[in-house]
Amino acid sequence: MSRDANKPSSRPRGAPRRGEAREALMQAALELVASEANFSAISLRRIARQAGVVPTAFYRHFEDLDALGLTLIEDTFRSLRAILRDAALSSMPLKGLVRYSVELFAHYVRDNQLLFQFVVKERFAGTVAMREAIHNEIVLVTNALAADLARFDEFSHISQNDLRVISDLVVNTVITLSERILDVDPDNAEDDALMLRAEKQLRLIFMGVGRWESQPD
Amino acid sequence: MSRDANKPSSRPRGAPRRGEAREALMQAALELVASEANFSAISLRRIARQAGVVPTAFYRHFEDLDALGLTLIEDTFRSLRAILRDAALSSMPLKGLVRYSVELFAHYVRDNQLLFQFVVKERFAGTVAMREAIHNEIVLVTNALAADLARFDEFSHISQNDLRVISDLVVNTVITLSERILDVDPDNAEDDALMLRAEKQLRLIFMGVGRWESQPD
DNA sequence: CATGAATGTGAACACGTGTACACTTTAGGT
DNA sequence: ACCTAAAGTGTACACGTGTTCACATTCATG
Repeated sequence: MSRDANKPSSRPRGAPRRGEAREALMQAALELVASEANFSAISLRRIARQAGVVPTAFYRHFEDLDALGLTLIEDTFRSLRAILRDAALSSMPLKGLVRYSVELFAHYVRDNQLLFQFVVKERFAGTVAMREAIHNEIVLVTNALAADLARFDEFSHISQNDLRVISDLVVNTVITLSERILDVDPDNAEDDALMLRAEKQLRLIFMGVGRWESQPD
Repeated sequence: MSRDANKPSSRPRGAPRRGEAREALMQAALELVASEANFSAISLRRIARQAGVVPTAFYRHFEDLDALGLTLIEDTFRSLRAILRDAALSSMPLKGLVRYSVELFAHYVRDNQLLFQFVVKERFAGTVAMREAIHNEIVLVTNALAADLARFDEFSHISQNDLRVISDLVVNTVITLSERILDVDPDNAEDDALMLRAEKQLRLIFMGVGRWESQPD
């Protein structure tokens, strides 16, 4: 949520509460995408209507629909990166890390349901620009994870390359978890089972790491 | 490809070459989805135009767009199940199985690029009906894999439940591989790297299995 | 051959769409 | 208090849309 101005100093000139309608448009897009198939299935006019704004007002805030979508994606990952940074996973023992991480992440996905639903849908079905944006962000997360893992003794025998391969597998597993959490009825207790499954899968992966032997690069 | 009549005996009455335009429509839809964002972004009229058919003719073959989509999904998985059945993975030693399976699958995805691209895009961005159809098919594949794995000695100490958890992880990894193969330039040699990565990830998982201890159910 | 169902066709409809344009209102910096 | 750029509004246009209907064609089967 907390939509602060991107760069408080860059406010061009007049710029009153440069937001208001902009926020409304973004929120409207999220709501519509959540209740329809995906972003390309909803029109500029419908978004404006849902936001309680006249269609032409849209152009005051976004170049076109694509720009809106890209903004939503940016927002999602900006906020996600903040969470992951603050979590400071690397200061924990590997032991409880898995359970903790899964719970943290699941919680976060739930709290930002609409944003994540949007990203999940557009990851493959979006415009080229949107797909690329999402892909790049995921790569960043994967790299960060690899760097974090490198700090653990349990990974000291793993090559740089293999660290990335492992991180990739972990990230994919977590992505799958969030896709599933979003598919489930929100007030359904069923996601405990989903979390347990993901937890098991991650533990399994880390068990494999113990026996893994990296070829020297 | 090989589109044989669903049930040769159920041909209603007259029914000349009941296909022709139907095939053209399906192919047209695949081509358009491959070159655009996704299925909901293309119109009935555009599909008809691409198929060289008048718009109204569409209704002679499909109730609506959703029906077309569901047919494409069915086709994809019917054909995929056939491949997996014929592969008879369970008659191989676990040793070379991973490399063989990955290569087989990658090949198959390449050969049916358009169909898989369609499924990947609609898995999360499609209609409820389409999403459910795809999900159910994936569950079937996962179950089949679990049953296959159960036959190996290496998995004799794994509980029924954990077998499904492991199969799920494997299937997700393979799905991710195919998503990536489709995103890559077709005549690019880069997918060798993708296959190698997936192979490593699968081997890692199987290493974990060796140390895994199932709780009794 | 004749029949009738499956298939193909073209005109027409009411409607939603993106966007351009000229205009009014708002509100912060001077 | 003024000025000015940002934000908001209503009208208008050309166009693509899904679907209907009545009619023409095809062709396996009786």
